[in-house]
Amino acid sequence: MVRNPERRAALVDAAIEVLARDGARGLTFRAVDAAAGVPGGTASNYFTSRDDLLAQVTGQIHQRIAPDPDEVAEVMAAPRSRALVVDLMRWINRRVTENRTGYLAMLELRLEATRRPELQAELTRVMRATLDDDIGFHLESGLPGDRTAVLLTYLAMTGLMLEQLTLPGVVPTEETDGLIEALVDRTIGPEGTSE
Amino acid sequence: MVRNPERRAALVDAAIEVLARDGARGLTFRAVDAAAGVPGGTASNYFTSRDDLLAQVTGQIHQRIAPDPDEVAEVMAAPRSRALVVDLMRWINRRVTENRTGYLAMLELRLEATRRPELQAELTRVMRATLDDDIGFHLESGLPGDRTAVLLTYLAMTGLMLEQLTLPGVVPTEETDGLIEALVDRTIGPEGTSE
DNA sequence: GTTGTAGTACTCTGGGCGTAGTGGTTGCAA
DNA sequence: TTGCAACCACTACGCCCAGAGTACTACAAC
Repeated sequence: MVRNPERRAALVDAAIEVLARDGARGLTFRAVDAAAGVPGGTASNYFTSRDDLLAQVTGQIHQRIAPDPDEVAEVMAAPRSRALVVDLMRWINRRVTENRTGYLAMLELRLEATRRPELQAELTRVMRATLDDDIGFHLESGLPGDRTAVLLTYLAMTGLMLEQLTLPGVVPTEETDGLIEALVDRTIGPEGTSE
Repeated sequence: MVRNPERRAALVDAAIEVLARDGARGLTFRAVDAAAGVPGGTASNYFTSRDDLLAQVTGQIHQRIAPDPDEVAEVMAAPRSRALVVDLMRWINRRVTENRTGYLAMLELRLEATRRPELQAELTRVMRATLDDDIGFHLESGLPGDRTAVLLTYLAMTGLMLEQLTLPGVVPTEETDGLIEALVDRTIGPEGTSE
């Protein structure tokens, strides 16, 4: 078992690429080798099995999806208002299209998790933690909207993400901005009257 | 090219099964043969290619997912109120767990559509039609809530579906009923004041 | 000089695919 | 009723290729 951290990370990154481009069907050691631009057989030396590879992908992908703290700070440098929440959601939505690969790979992982209990357990752990963080962040940073509002927004944004990634023609892009605004407006409800 | 309608339908059904169980990775002619309980090589005689198979799956799957008109009528035999919308959404949600296979296969198809333009076009057509129907049905049947409300509800239900199918531990089942109620309540907003 | 990793090239294996060939069934016509 | 034709189910076979693993060489670091 060879261990060169950068190379291993590069391979995992390549695996994410392959996952997004060719799906779970295309994810083979050879494909990872090719995508990483390393000689055939290399992935065999770094991962004991496909499961092992998937596990390592799981560990790395949320770093790839996770927002840049600086960017968050930039967006959050504004008074706490509904408009800010709208900005946040639009920003998240933009990140999905800009980091299409990462989010698509995540979807593939979700589907794969359906058949691999350990993967499901690990992914659930990661996603729960992320969601809890999001809720905590929202409530503690003084943004309008209660826990339920955050959850509903999360679900709707998840749905929107799925639509945009897989069948962008169903909910037209022109509508998304308006939908996000309406989403925030309605889920936060009348009591969230900051600003 | 053999054509025996029932057998062909059985094969497509088996393909849906395989798609849900083993994912796109596991969807091969041989696996379909096995799942349908027919001799190896049969699927080869019924479908010219994997693409062809996927196309026929697309055509059949929405029939499998489509609600039974009788059931709809049963649920709709109540005064037009928010509570009825909540019932409807809960009913839809229940159908997802009861017809897990169909919805999971649908998700796999969505992912596959990412790499197959014709499949994407066809799926988009189907989903758009379904969504338009849903919107039309909602507005014409006198249920409270405008077009935006329906769209937002659709998105959130899609997100909820994805969560429940792939990572049921992230949004706990105990919360879903409450979330659905809150979803309807908030998306419909104050103007939807029937009952 | 020793150790560990990159790179090359090879073989092996299995899965999947298509199809040829066979036998059975149905429908039709004489 | 018998003979014929068309069609389809089923078995079995051979081909092919992608993927995996690994032995071997080359090299760099220490």
